[in-house]
Amino acid sequence: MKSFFITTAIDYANGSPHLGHAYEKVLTDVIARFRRQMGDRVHFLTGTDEHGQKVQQSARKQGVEPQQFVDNISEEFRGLCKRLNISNDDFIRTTDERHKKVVRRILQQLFDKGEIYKADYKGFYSTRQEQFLQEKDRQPDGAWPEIYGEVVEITESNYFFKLGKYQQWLIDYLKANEDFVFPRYRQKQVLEFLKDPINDLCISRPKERLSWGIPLPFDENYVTYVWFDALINYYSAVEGTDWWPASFHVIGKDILVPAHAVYWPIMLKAADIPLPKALLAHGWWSVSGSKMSKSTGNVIKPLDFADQFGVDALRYFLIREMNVGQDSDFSPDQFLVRYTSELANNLGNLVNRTLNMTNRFAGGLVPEPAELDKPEQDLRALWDKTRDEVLQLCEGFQFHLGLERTFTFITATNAYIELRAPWKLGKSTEAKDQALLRTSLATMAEALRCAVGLLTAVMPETSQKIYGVLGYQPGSVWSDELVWGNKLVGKKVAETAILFPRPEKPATEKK
RNA sequence: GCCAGAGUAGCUCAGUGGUAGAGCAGAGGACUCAUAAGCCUUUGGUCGCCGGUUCAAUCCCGGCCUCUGGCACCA
Repeated sequence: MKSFFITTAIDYANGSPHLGHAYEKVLTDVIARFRRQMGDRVHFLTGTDEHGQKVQQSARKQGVEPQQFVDNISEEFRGLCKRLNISNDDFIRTTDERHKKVVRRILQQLFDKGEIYKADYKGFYSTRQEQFLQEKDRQPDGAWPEIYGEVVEITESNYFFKLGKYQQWLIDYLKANEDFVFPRYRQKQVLEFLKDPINDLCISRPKERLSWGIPLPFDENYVTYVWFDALINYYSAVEGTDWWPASFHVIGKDILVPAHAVYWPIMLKAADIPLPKALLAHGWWSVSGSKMSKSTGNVIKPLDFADQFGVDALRYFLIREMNVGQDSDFSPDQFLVRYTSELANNLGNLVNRTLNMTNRFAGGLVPEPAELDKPEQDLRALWDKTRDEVLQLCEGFQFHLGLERTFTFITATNAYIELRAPWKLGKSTEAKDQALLRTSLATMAEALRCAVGLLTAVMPETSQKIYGVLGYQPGSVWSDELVWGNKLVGKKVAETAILFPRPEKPATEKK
């Protein structure tokens, strides 16, 4: 059995979850569910990144201890996962003892090997913002912006990790492993970045400046800063198991270069730990055409949509709309279009009319089909083709196309029903028509049951509901569910089911 | 500036060296099992601009314009 270990980036515990967080979780979840369905042994990790200056500052602002502060935020992110039906097997927090232990051990190991050294860093420091400033932070006239307050040039000793030493090795590695980063053009960007010499990485902060972090094992006057803390979560969570190396780190495109594609491989290489097999960098969501940002206030709260339309409608939209790797736009109007025309009208209505006809013309029991005629054979052939294509597309993370094909099949099922018009057959007493009626009812139910199998990873709750109203309990082997058969014959279906109710008012009018 | 991607129907996008396609929206129709849903038909495009190669280019080449993204830390 193939092992598949997949991770999301861990979220920084300094603010509430927004659409981007939700997307990354859902995308990774769909991949994880798909792999499980394909028979892989899957481990799915997510979590929160809880140290650092911003957390320390936010906690102080609220007048609480950092630990209490991150406890709250971390809880919020775990709530998001639960609400979105994320099937993660583990949730790591960088404040977990299991994590801190591994971070300190790796740091010590690299220090002993001479991969970490101490040096002076000289730069302009803002006491108000408690950070070093870059030349790019200056205004055109050379002055420092107001927000930084007093800026002084200071010298500070810190520890550095020898990144530069491994630059050529990484370039060679990426050239030899063209599929390290998905999509491919992103890997080119990494190589592009590596054309210029890279500096060694400052990995510490003096404790008096930043206390909320993991102390360096070889110098307790410092804590480790950002990357050695955050990135190692992927490894620390599974150390001692057989899950490492990870199959995929799913991340946002913003943290690909340099963090995940440069720092992380080099850190692992230096520590003699195998590299993850691949990185998957996804795009960003804009909102109604403009960049989502806290300052403009157009942050989408994903759970509002989940609350109003159901979790699966949100999951469906995120996966249907985004071509993995590229950017997409989220607008309430577009959401409503997909919700109404695809989920409610196309799928939801198919479910409901199938139940209604089965009740009206067959006493609520799915009948046995007679011999399959051309329309039935055509639909079944389309099913085989659809299934094969969709599986292929999902293997390549083309979930949006997979859903499109699946819905093409659903539309074809609706068209099949029109062709047979069971409501007309139901009025006839001739044996031939009655046989055709039974066949058409059985066919539409079976088509629906098959289609649901391809929707499960994206809409787990809806899939369960549809199976439920068909009186059906799927078996444990997913691929069997994708085979056209007579699995529903004799099943007692529900009276009615409104899976995706039409919204009363447009979402845009909702306050 | 450099690198990458993109400019095709009102909108979102697919596409091939040989008279342009889908979904949604719009229009018309037949039907009635159904969430005023579904089905059928249909309006609609100088395929960014200018040259070139070719019997023939939206698709190949050159140039230009525009947009988006990346270029050291917001998923």
